Amino acid sequence: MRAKTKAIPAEDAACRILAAVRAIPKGQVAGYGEVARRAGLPGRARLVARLLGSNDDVRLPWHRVLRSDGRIAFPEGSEGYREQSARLREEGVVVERGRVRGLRATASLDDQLWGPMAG
DNA sequence: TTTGTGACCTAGG
DNA sequence: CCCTAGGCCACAA
Repeated sequence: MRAKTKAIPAEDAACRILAAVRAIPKGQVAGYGEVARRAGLPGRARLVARLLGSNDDVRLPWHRVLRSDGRIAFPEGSEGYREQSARLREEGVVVERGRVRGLRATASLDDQLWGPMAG
């Protein structure tokens, strides 16, 4: 067996991830890694990102998925960035400086010092 | 085959 | 806030 042990077939993984994304309630958000965990695929945030990128389902609420620190994953000013911000605001989510508040509480001492004011 | 890339993450400094 | 290090992995060169 030269192949590595792939616990979960790609097809199932994709299915679970999409389900996890669809399960995010309107007006709420989740990080890529968090979605992966909910899908039973811890550590596979990149797969989530890749799936959203290649997704073609218009009903999929991809805009509710952010980076773990609450920031939008697209480069600032890009089309995806604006699109996602707009969609989130339409659901009542507060997006400011490309980031959603309240996703991750400041953890490290360093982060507390460099909090919202210092930026 | 190896290397580089990317809508990423966590733990640290 | 800025960085580095290591993990993750499908995909294209």
